[in-house]
Amino acid sequence: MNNKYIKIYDELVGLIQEGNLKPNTKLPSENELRERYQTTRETIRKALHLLSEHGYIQKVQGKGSIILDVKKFDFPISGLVSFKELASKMGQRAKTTVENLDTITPSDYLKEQLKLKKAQKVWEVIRVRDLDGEKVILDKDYFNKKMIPTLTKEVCENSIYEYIEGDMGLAISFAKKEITVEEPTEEDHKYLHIKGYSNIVVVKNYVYLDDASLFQYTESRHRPDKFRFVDFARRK
Amino acid sequence: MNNKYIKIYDELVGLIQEGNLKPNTKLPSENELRERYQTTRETIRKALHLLSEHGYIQKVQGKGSIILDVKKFDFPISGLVSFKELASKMGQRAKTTVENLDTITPSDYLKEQLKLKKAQKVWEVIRVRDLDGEKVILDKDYFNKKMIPTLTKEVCENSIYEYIEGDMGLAISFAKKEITVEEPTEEDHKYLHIKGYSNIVVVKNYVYLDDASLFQYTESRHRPDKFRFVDFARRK
DNA sequence: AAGTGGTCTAGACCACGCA
DNA sequence: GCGTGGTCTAGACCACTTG
Repeated sequence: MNNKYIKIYDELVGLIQEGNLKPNTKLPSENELRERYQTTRETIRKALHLLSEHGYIQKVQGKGSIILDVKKFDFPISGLVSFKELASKMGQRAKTTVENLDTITPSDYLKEQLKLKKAQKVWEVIRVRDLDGEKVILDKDYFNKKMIPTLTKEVCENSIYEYIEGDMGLAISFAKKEITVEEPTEEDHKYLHIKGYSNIVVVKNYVYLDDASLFQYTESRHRPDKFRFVDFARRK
Repeated sequence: MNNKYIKIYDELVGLIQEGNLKPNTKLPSENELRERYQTTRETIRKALHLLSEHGYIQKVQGKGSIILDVKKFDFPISGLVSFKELASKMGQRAKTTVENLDTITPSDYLKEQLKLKKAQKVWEVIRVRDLDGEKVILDKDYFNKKMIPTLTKEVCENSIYEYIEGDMGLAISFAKKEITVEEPTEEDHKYLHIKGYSNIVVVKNYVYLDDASLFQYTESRHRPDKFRFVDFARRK
């Protein structure tokens, strides 16, 4: 990025994460930062606004910007993170298997979820996530074939997001997420090590691109003992 | 509020919610809005930034700001919403019972959660949430007594947040939330209608004030069939 | 009174989408 | 080429905290 405020944000995040700026101390004042980065206060404030939104600092009028204690979460499904990004934080303990990759004629339910009009085909990707040798997450992804013409097993084993954002140049922008708890289906039993659990945590994700077009519906089904969701929220 | 950009934000939200601005159409351009509200573009942009953060619009460079389809969620535990605010959306179907209200000497676990140093007393509030006549949520709240000297049953039956923000003038600012699934404890069985369910959804909340001080730890225990979490997230 | 963050103005230039 | 949103500047005044 060439954006000054992004650079300043990145640099400050780095300083916080490496402990050069410590939690419960204060950031340099906006005027000091303005001086240091040779820019204007509004630009500094854009960077600080990002820090605040992401939970790194709390701004207090008249006092300054307090650095928060962000213990980096070990398993955040929060926000928009792909399993690949997650897995890299977990080292060699995570693995992905592609169980199915096909174009299908969508059911009525899927048509509604993906807001499809006509008889458009969709990609169905079924993947199982392996944690410490146990199959604990079942991911079912559906894409409009119009938007993603080709998809290979290799891409699905790696990261679909990487393919879409990197290779195809599309920009994933926001998502609506819903978490509920359901009873395991036959499919869950087929693909997962359910053990004795009588519930499955279902995370439904509606993913949108930059231009506000819906392009993916995902159902992520987690064995309850391996499910954890962490979130940071500001009061509106 | 006297802030121009908040007023503009509120007005635009109103227009969207009342359907005067329709989903999948575009907002007037920033220049048009600047003209209409007799202000500068940066101020308009602050208002639009808020709309974007809250999921009302999607900005697309070169095109405009697309209004998103915000079907108002029927049961959002998302963000920071108190049960009282929720209940008002659900009409007469929701009820709260205060099962216990006391000051206690915190356990080691609680001391760690609330980051207490010495032998400070804490409030313990245990409440049961009733939905359609079934006891489905168990809320356990803990406050530092230093920060909240007095607390009454009436306040707890109504809304603790309202009391704290309205009557005491403290400002709740942000929270860290964690969702996991556990086995029901004896306490869950005691207070809730668990039926045959063998899991409980546990939402742990760490709530902070304006000045970045932690002042509340809450454990909200939901019967799985009545649990639903909806979230809107932007990619970072 | 001095220093902090919060808001607002008036203007500039750039990047992108579209006809 | 025009209109859109994205970034940045230079400066002003206000609200709040602290000594």
